[in-house]
Amino acid sequence: MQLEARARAAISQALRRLGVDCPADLPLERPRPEFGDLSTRVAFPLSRQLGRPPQEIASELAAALQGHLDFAAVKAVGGFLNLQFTPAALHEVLQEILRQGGDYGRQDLGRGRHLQVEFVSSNPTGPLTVGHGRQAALGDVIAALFSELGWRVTREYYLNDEGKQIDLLAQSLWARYRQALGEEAAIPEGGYQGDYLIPIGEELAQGWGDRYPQFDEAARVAFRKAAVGRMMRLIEEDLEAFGVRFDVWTREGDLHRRGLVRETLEELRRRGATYEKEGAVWLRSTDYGLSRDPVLIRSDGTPTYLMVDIAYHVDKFRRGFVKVIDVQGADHAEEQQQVKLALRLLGLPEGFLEYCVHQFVTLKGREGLERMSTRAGHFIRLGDLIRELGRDVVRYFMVRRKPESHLVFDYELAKKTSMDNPVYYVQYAHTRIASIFREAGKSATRDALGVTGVDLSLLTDPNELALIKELDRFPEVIVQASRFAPHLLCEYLEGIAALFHPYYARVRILGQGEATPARLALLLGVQLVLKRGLAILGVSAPKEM
RNA sequence: GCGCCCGUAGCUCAGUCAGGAUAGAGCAGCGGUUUCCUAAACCGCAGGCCGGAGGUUCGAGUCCUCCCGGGCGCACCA
Repeated sequence: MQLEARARAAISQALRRLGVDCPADLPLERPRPEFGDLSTRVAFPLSRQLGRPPQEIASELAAALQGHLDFAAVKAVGGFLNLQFTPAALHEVLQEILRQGGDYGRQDLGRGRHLQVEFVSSNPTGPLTVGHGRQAALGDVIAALFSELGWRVTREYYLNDEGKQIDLLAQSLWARYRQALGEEAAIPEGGYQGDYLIPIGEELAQGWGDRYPQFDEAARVAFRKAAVGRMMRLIEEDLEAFGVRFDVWTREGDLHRRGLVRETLEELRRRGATYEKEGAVWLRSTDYGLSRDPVLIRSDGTPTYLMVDIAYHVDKFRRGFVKVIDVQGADHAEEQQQVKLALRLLGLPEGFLEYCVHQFVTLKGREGLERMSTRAGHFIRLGDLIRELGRDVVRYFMVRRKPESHLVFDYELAKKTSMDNPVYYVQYAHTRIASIFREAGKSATRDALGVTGVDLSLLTDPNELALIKELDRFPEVIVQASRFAPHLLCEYLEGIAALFHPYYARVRILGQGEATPARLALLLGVQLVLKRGLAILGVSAPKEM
């Protein structure tokens, strides 16, 4: 980022000499190393504007930049302008990174505005599965990225504790309870078959005895309450193990009690967005290009999930969030269209709600590969996976692919503790640096002393300079990753580690006289970025392993 | 049938939003080196009609159209 700023300043000055204003979006990219550190193709658009060939313009720019203190080489090749920075410029960049220390990477794009990330929001009908794990990791990391960018972030879980699915769950649990009492009770059709209800049924049988011989109204109420309570405890345990914390839990029941659903429906009606047919209330979605009109209010007068969801988002807006991000699975695509449309018709600002949609997870190399279904009881619990592989590995693997791609979770690779495993590859880099600093501290001398006032000009190794250039990208990577692309942060950290490990193997740090403090300063910068990056991912940065 | 997403090296994937210079990485494969401040290495080689066909452009993995293949959805479930 510092490098881009320097290049932009220099190029803009050179452009002025040619009598051209610097475009606001001056194209700058990091080309293949043999072309230099930064490259601009600004001569191509200018060629049209000035009616001259790109190469001619690029050459003139290069001439204007000759002798600039920041650049060791300025070349015009085929219309591209390639810049190579001097080591001195890079040393200044490192100096500034070290000055910023723990704040490096933090930016104020959010300006303290309120943002909400809603994720997981799994119905309390069973434990979290591997699929929820992807969502939990994604939501948590996106939240962390946005707080890094200066937003005030609320992590929220929407708890759907009403409705037919909960009734089915209650009845399924009741069946397990009767079974525990020695009866032949069947799980209801479409009910929850999973083993996880068995121990709970047994426990209830012990506590309640024969109090609920029939699944009547009293039983329904009691078993709903028991089931939701127990399921939430399971979910909370797994979230805790995964290191995910929510600031706010919103229950569907609360929205009803506050009259929000009625109110939102009225507003939609008033704006002519609804109509009645067959005793139900429908949203006029097809008028706006969607493929079907969904029901908002059933003919029995109860609101559908969609209706409640719309009301919920209106509530989010009233609560003062400037932006709301919902992390959801690809199976909710249609619902998302409908909610967005409804919010538009209600006059909420465009772009208030954004969905981070992710595809599903398949687990490769472990028992239980088949398609997961909570209802059928075929699934792998997130908690089990965390216990087997550790929180760090599971979190990292879950965000390592872009959300819209199907994720194949490679269990064999995840199990490895060698550096083949990308998580360890990154963590070991941090650990190795920590160990060097430990050693430096032991050997007394001035090696371990502070890095301010260190002569960085002794950093001349290509690997050292490459590391600095890479460290410079960190703030920009955070911005890119925040656009629902946390995998870019993983890729970046792996890149840093891939520069560091060979360097470490080849170049000795301690006991190298004047070079030692300079190298320690560089390692401090590398460690800083690794630590901050891992922290955003919610992955530990161990000092020893 | 309609809608959304995906199709890049043997495998898992970056790169597609903002079109640019010989398409990148990891794993697996092959060949070397090393055990040092260190947690379990380092270096190199090989591997690709970027699903297919058209089009736009000086230039397409990237944009447009069509087709093929895979996933998901198309409920008065959530």
